[in-house]
Amino acid sequence: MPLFHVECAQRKGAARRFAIRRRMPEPYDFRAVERAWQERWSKERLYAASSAPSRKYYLLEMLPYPSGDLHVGHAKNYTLGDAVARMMRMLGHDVLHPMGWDAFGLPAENAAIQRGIDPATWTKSNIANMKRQLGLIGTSYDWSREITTCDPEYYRWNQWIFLRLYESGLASKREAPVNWCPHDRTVLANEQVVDGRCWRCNNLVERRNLAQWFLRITAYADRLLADLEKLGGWPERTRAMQRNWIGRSEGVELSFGVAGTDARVAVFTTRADTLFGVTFVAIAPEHPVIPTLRGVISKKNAAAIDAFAESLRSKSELERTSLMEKTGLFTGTYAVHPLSQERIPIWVTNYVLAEYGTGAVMGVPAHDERDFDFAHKHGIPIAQVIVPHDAPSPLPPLREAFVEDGRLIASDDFTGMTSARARAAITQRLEALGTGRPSVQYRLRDWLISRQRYWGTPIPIVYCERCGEVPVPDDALPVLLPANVSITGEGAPLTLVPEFFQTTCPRCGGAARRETDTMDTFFESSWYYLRYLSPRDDRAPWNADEAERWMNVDQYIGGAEHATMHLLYARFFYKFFHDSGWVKGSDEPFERLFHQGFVLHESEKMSKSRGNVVGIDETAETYGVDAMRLFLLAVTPPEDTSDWTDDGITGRVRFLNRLWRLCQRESGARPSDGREEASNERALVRAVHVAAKSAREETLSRRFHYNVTIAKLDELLNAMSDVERADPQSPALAYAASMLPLLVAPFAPHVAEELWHRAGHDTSVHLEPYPEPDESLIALDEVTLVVQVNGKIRARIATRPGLSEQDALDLALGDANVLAHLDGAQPRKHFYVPGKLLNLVR
RNA sequence: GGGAUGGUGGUGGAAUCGGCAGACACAGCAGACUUAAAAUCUGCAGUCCGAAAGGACGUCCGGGUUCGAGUCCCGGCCAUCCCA
Repeated sequence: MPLFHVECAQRKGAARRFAIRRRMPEPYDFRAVERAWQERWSKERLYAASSAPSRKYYLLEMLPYPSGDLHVGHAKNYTLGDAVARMMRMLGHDVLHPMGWDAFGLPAENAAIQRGIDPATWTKSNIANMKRQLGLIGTSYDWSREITTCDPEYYRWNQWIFLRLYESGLASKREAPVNWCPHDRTVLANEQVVDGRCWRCNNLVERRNLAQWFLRITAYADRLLADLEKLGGWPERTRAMQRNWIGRSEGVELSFGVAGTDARVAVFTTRADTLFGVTFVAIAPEHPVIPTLRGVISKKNAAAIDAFAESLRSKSELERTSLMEKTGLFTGTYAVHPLSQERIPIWVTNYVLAEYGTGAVMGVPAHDERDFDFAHKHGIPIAQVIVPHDAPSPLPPLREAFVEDGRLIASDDFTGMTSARARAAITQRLEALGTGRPSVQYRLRDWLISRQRYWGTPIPIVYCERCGEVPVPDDALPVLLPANVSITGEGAPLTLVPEFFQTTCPRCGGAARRETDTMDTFFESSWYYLRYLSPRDDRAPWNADEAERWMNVDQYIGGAEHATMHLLYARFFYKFFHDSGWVKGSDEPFERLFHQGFVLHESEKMSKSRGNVVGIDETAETYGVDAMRLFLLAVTPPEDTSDWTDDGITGRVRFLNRLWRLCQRESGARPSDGREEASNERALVRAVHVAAKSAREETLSRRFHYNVTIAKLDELLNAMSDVERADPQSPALAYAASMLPLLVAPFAPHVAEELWHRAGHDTSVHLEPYPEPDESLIALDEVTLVVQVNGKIRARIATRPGLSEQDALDLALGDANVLAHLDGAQPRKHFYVPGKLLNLVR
């Protein structure tokens, strides 16, 4: 039922209430209105997506981690998504707007350790609270499609996808030095190490050699890079970050012989032109050639190398490559230059990493900064082989590495060539000799998904003494995560649960042990957008027909912090699905991407430790949800960082109160037909259409600058006040009042619905079409002609629109100030922007 | 060092195509209403000169293109993010 008689704020006394009522209509009681409509919308399932969309629009917001409480920063993201969803619905699209929970992960486990709460219980109560809060801020999700990634019915399909990756050779277990966080006691993917520290707890990451599960995302490196070009609907910033992250470099892989052995040491370089400047070869202390070197070096050298390797064993990549001083040790043996056949000393160093590239680099001190430092420190010769094109003669001694391209010197028969030409020629020569070939190297590493954690998807593999590594068959899925596991923070929890890991081999029936690692939670967020399409399907992770109907995601909204991890993994998965024939059409999942900005408070990020969190519940109680939504949309363009201020939101509270009063006025006037006589009435009708046009264009252009639209709505209210003062019975006023609920519906859905029903409508305003802007009503009937003399404004003349060039000229030359600045002369030239501007050039 | 994005009043921002810089809002000031305050309503408001009319300057700095530049080009400075 419509809320026809909302009581005003109960706190105030009855006498006061009557006094207010006599003077003006009831004040806007946002608390009662907002609560009542939220209940009714949810009962009527207003926002369920169509089962047979004709103009589909898949709008997706990144699924949140259920951390407990939403603050106004989260609300900014969801308010934007909701405004877009509501606009698109009112513009006649079949909108799919689902929501779910990225429910596995560390914080639940940490809560278990610190407070003894079961991770499942903790997660579920957080989800319940956050779902309530999403309802509180008036969002229009289709909750019938809700997914929760820690439900067996969801993670079962994680395991299913893992098995398909396994069969394709894209998932495999191997021993490798990995990033180990000593605080969280787990390994981290490369993407989760930020400046050498754990992305969650900020502790320095160590290196350990462990057998771990990897996904071979590197097999897709070239396509992930090349297809960034297809993503025109993505911010350039994000594409650039992915380009950097994938880090393609073209060069040569070549090898040096090792004197006195048959061994060869391979190196990769993008600077083959500097090959004659090589004065040492640097290898990682873990390099596989070292055992071979033992045969030709002294016992003392061998022992020194072992000690050096031992000292670096647990040092992180960051420490070795950046924090520590560059150190090294001459092995006592020599490499043989592939072209000059010279003997080049082989050094073991801390700054070359075994798992990067080939684990060895050619040292060219004259043309590489790191090599220069290293050579300088260890008395290694520096041989300059590239000079600038304008190099003086004789050459001054090098004070620092010359890293740019130039012309070759002292390089055998390549001397005199430019760097670019020499790179090609030297590569060709190496290829002919069989000691090198063109090669492309990527910075991207394989994605490490093993976690020694409880609260994640169990990896569906068992280890059988007889059969070895055996995948769990599809019909035995899901491998359930056991309940009631004691979580102490010591070691991997599942290794302490024999009921879980003791099993039988699916192949031979013999005794076997389950994998006790769980998956990185980015696994489930790499494909969840497909699960929304058929969330209860128990035969497949998603229904192919539904995928064909709804994919791709038309608009994805989420934070820029996911530019490399989530967004790269999701692209990788989708390409795999596409290659497997499970999805059709484009092999990119997200057509358009929008990063909303942060909300700061007191110029700092909101955090519990700073004590500056602005919660949703308090804000809804104090100012109301519509005011909060309007503020978040109005304060900045959505992609910018905004600052939460109590002053700022009072402007939106005022807006709602004015809106309420202006639409609730008792006036006998019938709404006009938009053809008004008085100029302030025409201006008011115009303001209605300008606002409608702005909302429509901000949505369809995908710029989403609703801050501008809301400014137009402010102007509309100002225009209403103007007319009201002149003629409270104006039909134009009644017209504007009838349009406003429709205009504000996507932004302030509650007040819009209440006003709509009070105006006598029975159905929801949110199912109505958005007002169609009429250009003829937007056109001005009086325009200002700006007259410039030599580009400086000398007059503004009010005139009719559609003025001809000659009329404009006549008008301008009748203006005293214009004539004064022309100083008696006739303009030599003039430029006319019809109806706007005339520039006279003397 | 490389890449991306940005820099406009006291503040957030507007100007979407090269054509009136500062819409709209916050904060401020003045007035109306009120015993008073709050709320509300009305008005003022880039800087400088001027009584005013009007003029000069003005979108980080310096150049350039153009009849005309916040917008395009070149160089620099600063900020944020990503990669080294």
